[in-house]
Amino acid sequence: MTTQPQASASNSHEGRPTLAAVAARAGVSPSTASLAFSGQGPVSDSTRERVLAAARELNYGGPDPLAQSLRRGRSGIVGALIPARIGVSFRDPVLIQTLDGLAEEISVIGAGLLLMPDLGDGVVSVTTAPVDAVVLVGCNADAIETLEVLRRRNIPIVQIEGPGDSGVHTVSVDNRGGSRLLAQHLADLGHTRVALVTLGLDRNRALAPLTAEREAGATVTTTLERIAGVREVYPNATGMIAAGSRSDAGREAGLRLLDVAADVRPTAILAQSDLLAAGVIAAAEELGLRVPEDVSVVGFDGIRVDGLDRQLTTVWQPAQGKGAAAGRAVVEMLAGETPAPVAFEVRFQPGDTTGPPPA
Amino acid sequence: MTTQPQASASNSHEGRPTLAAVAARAGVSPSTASLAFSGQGPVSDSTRERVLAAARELNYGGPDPLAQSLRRGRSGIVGALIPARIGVSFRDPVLIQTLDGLAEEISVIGAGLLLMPDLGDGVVSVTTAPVDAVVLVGCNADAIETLEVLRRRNIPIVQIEGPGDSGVHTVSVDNRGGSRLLAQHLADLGHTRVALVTLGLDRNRALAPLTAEREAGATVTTTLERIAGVREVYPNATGMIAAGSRSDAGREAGLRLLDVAADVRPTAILAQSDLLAAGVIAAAEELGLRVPEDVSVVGFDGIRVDGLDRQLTTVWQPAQGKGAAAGRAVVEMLAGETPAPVAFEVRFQPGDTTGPPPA
DNA sequence: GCACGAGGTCGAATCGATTCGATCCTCGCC
DNA sequence: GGCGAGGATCGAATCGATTCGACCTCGTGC
Repeated sequence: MTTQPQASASNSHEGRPTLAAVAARAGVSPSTASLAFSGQGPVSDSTRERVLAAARELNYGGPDPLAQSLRRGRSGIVGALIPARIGVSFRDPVLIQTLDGLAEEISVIGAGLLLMPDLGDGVVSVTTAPVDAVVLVGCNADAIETLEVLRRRNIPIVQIEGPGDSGVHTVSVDNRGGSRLLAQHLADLGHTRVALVTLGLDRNRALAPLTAEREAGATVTTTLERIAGVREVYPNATGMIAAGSRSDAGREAGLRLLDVAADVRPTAILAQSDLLAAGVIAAAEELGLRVPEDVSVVGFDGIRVDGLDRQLTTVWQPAQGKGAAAGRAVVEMLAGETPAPVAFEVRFQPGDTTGPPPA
Repeated sequence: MTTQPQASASNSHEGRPTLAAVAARAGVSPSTASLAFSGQGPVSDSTRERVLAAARELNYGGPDPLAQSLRRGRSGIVGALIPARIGVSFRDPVLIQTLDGLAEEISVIGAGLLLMPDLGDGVVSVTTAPVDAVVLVGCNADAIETLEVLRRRNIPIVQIEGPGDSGVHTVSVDNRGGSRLLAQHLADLGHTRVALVTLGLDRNRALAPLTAEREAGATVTTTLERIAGVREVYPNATGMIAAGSRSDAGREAGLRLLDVAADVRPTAILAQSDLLAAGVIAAAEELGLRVPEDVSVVGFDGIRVDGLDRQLTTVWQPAQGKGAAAGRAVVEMLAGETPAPVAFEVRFQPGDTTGPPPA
């Protein structure tokens, strides 16, 4: 018959006083106590005072959020489905800015952001997490299927950058148009031999040549749209799939594309992100090639690349704006409204990393 | 008397079937239906089948997480208090790795991570968020006071890097020892004129000289500890407070320290993070100074700095390990145990950015 | 002096599940 | 044929708050 101290702690809410206990001590009904705390109904000052005093005496920390959630039917939490584990996903500055905008916007209804990494194995957390809505941030198309549970639960879903035909409210940017602008810019300069350095096509993250076969199995629409934009100008353009979104990955891909004989070397490289472009520039310099005299490089995103002292030719996209738009959509949907789909434009941003092809 | 369609949607759980409804349709009691879903009790196959069929017919999406949370007294959510808004906090790779380790470790009990940016104005969300525990990730000391509510609620709190005397379970690294190692390394090389580039001392983020006055008002213990480690070797060391944690900030600070006459210029700079160090190196190169021939530079963290092709002399700290340790502590505390405090060692990592002072 | 109104308080239902103890039924064994 | 054991099912309490309608009381106006 030993006492079991850990039993008392196993439920963290062990000896915690309830609102009812506070009410009893203050000599009022639970309903009145609730009113006194929330400030919703008419409560005399003296009563409120008595209730608050009782709460203090009992060391009551305020109404239990769990109980409130159940009653209200809202948890005040929005889930953010991100494409990979935190350490990987958050290497992408665009993703971070998007989440920043999202968090900002849902904070107006007091909601917080729950990170849900989409690890391939049938998203367990989605099924059991108390979320009021879910936002897919840069997620693969296959993620949407796993969200059927949420659909059944009638939980609002918003996707940022994804297939437009999924029946899910979508916030998008003109990836295709932006890429076309960049490709056209290079075409106008006279480039004919261009190569791509793309972001991932699917969950598989490895440096690999961009083949028709791999494209066919792609699930990341952003990557595909940006490829399509380039192909409007350079129908046969191909290149390398980078192993990630960091500049290291861009550097590796750049080395593979540029470390060849001058007569087959591309005169311009279209990297699908600014970080990748920075890596490509590093690779070029490493090989003794000057940018843009020997090779032109363009990016995508319009972020300030930390440590890059060049002015990258790129297109700017409203990363934070995308997140904010998704956040507003969530808020509207939770209010019972039906938000209009949002499609952002991009802006061509000339820099000093492009020029005419070498003679 | 117009119908109000939006009223039906205002509560997202509007027409959603309950477990009781499913049970009724299957012709069993709610308790049996619950058992059938959770798989806890002995239920005959035929009954389970009938319940699941009924659920399918009613389009029932499974038990409501909110109700489950209330009953269980657990939400399955751990709050991560981060020092600033997402877009700012997540520029720090150490923070990201720490969160990564934390998320990984709490996922073993199926918990998710709720981001709670600590915006100065009395953390509202902390009070009302349904969290089972809270982890302070690189937060200011003043944040702890705002957590009194959680203390009253008996909610486990773990801090990563913070004042050790706060009565909160702490996961720490040997910031002081690591800095001392670096300083000693420089002293051994013969340096006498060294300067610091520190991380922020408080919420205020601006480039400024490190003065005794500013140090006195500091709230970020990590910064103070690293300063203290250096002072064990160089008692009068001073320098600049960087305006952030990106290499840009390090570059600015570096320019201010190095763009002076050679006879007063420091021969070595101790940056408090690898990112800052990369910026300092960039500043040196910009000024035509060679590293390490003209000036030595050390960092802190041991991360792979994206785009830096040098081998930085630094100390490595287990960023992910810190998060993981905090995660394990949370798990233990939720199980009613009392975890032992964790203090990590750091590891000196020699590189090619340090050498003897110029003659 | 009486009736009406408004402010303050209370009771009880409700949110949607989980779980303990009790009940019932069936099968097996003596 | 009767009795005990064990597996399946059910009832009802519980988690902790919110909220609607009812009720009471006091003040005011006619």
